Amino acid sequence: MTEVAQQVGVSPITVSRALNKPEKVSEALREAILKAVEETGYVPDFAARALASRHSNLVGVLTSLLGSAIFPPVMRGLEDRARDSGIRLQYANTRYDPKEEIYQLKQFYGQNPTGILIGGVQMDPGVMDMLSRAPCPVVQFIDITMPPVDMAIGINNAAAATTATQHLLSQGYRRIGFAAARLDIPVRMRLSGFQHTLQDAGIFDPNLIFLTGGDTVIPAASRVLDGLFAAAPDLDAIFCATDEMATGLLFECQRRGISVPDQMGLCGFTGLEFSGYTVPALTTVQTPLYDLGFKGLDMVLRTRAGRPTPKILDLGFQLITRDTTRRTGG
Amino acid sequence: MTEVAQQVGVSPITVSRALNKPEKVSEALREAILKAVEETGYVPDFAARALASRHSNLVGVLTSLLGSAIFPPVMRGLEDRARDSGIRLQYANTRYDPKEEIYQLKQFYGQNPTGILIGGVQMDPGVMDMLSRAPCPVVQFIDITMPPVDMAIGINNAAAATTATQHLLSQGYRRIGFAAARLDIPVRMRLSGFQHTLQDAGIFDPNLIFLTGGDTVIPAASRVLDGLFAAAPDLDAIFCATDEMATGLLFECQRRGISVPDQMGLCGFTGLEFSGYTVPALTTVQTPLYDLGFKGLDMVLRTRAGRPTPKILDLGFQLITRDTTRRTGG
DNA sequence: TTGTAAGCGTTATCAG
DNA sequence: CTGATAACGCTTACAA
Repeated sequence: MTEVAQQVGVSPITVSRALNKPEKVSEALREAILKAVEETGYVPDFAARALASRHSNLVGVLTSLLGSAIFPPVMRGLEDRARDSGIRLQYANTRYDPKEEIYQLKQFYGQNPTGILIGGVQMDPGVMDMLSRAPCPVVQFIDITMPPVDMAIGINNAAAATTATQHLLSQGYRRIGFAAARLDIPVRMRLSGFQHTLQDAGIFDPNLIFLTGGDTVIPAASRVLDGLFAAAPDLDAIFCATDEMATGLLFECQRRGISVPDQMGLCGFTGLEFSGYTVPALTTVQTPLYDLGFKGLDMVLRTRAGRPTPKILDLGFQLITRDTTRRTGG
Repeated sequence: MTEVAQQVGVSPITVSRALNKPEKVSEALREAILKAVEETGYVPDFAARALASRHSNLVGVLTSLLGSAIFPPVMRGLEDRARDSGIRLQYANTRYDPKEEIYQLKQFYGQNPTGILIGGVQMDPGVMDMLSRAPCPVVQFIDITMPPVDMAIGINNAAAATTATQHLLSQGYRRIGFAAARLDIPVRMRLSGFQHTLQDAGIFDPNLIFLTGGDTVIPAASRVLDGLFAAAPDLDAIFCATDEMATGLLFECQRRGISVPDQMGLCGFTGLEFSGYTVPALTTVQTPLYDLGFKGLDMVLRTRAGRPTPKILDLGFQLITRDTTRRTGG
C-alpha cells in the first residue's frame, strides 16, 4: 500500500480511503490511486484490515450437508445475496461431528466474523454453549419450532411430515416404514410428525424405523429394504427422510422387481432437482432451499445494518405428489 | 491473550509460545496457561496471528464443482489430509465464471494463503496471469497433459475417453453422440479422445455433439435427446461427459420407452457413488476423486515442507463396464 | 525457560 | 479533502 501511495504521491491513509470510502476522496486522486493499484498489482491484506478495523466481512457457513445434493441450491442463494455486499463467504464441512463443529466455530470466531450460518445437526451442549458466545449474529438452519440461540430459518418439519404421511394414508398405504441416514434435528422432527400421524390412525409400528448411519445413502438402500421387510413382510410404503434415500430405494425396488407405486409407495423429502426426473417420478416435500441461503444470509446482513429482522423465519413447504405414490389400483 | 497472561502471571509472549510451540515452555506453566485459556474462553485472533507471523495456514479451494455431486469425495480427501496438519481449508464456488475466479483469487491472495487448489475451468488469460503471480504453491485440478502454472493433478482425459469410446464400438454401437453441459478443459479433452477414436473408425459425425449449457444437468436430458435424434434418427449410443448427464439421459430414455442398452447405449464419466445403483447400472469411467483431494493437498504441504514433489501427478482411471452398454443382442 | 522491544499492514481518530 | 499518529493482537528476534 505504501508503494501505491508513493507512486501517486499521497499518504497511505488516502489510498486506504480511496479503496474503502471512495466518496471521501476527490475524484482526480481516486482515479490516480485506482490506476496505481492496477499497475502495481496491489492486493489488500485482509488480516491487517481485519485487525485494524475490527471487522472482517466474513460470513461462515457451517454444515454437515456441504457434500450433499441438498446444498447447491442453498449455496446459490447465499452467493446471490452476498454478491455486491462486500461479504466474503467461507464454507466449512462439519461432518456430523460436534467436535468438528466446535473446532470450526473457533476457526471462525478467531476471524472476527460478521455472521455465522450453521446447520443444526444436534443440540450438542458444547456447541450450543459455543454458539451462545458468538461474537456475531448466528442463524441456525433448523426446524423453526426449536428455540434458536439467536435466529433460525427453516420449516416446520413435523407439519411437513404429517402432510406427507396423510397423503400416503390417503393413497391406501397402511404398512409404512420410515428410512433415514441418521436422526439429526430436522429428521427427528420429521419422524415425530410421521409417528403421530400413524398413531392417530392406529397403525404406528416402531419396528418400521430404519436408520442406515454412515455417509453413503444410496448404496445403503439394499440394507434398508432387507431390514424393513424383515420387520414387516407386508410393508407397502416408505417415507424417506431425504430424496437421496428415496432415490436409492427406488433403484433397489426396480432391481428386486418390486413395482413402484403399486407394491411399494415411496415419498421423499426436500425436493432435489432430479427428483422430478426419475422414472417413476418421486413424490416429495419441496422446501425452498434457495431461499434458505438467500434469506438466511439476509437475516445476518439486516441484523448488522440494524434493520428489523424476525428471529424465526418460516419458509413453508409444499407436498408434490408424483408417480411414486400414485397407485393405479387403490 | 493479555487477560490469560495476567491470570497466570506471565507475559503474553509466553502464552503465545504455550499455544504455538508448547515444547518451548515448561510443563507446569504450559498446563496453567492452557487451563486459563479454557477458563477465559480465549480464542486467538487469526488476523493478528497472520499479520505478525506472515503465514495463515489457510489453503483455498476454488472450483466450479463445489455444488456438484463430484465434489463430496474430493472434499473428504482434502479434509482427511488437512486433519491434524494445522491447515484451515476454505472453499469458494467460482460458478464457471473467470471474473469470479479472479475475484476469489484476490480474496485468497489477501490472506497470505499457504496454498491454492483450483479446478481448471478454462484457460482464461486473466486467471492464468493471476495464478502465475500466486504468493504460494498452486495445484490445478485439470487434465495432466496440460502444462500447469505450478503443479497439476488429475488424469489423462483424452486417453480415458478413448478407452470408453472403444468400448462402445466393441459393443457394436455405431451412431454415437457426445453430451456435455459445457466444454471446460477436462470435457474438451474427453471430446478430443472421443472424436479421434471415431475418426479412426471412420464414423465421426460433428453434428452429434450436444452441449446443454446452464447449471442444471438432469432436467436438460430431454433437450439432449431431441437435439441428437434430430441430427441422427438412428442414434444408438451417447458418451456423456459426466455421470449426472448419463443418469438424466437414462431417466429420459425410460420415460420415452427407449430400451437401454439395446436401443441406446449410455456411458458416463467420473463414477459417482450412485452410478452403480441405477437400473440398469451405469457404465462409466471411474476416476479417483478422493485421491484428487487428498493428494492434491498433499502436494501443497510437501512443497511447503520443502520435500520433493512431482509437478504433475497422474491418478489414472478405470473403465467400469456395467449394464447400460451391455447389449444382449449385439 | 522466560521476557523485552519492535513491527506486521491497515484503519480510527483527530487535526489541519 | 488530506495527513499524522496511534493502535489493532500477535509473533519474531534478540536478550537475560
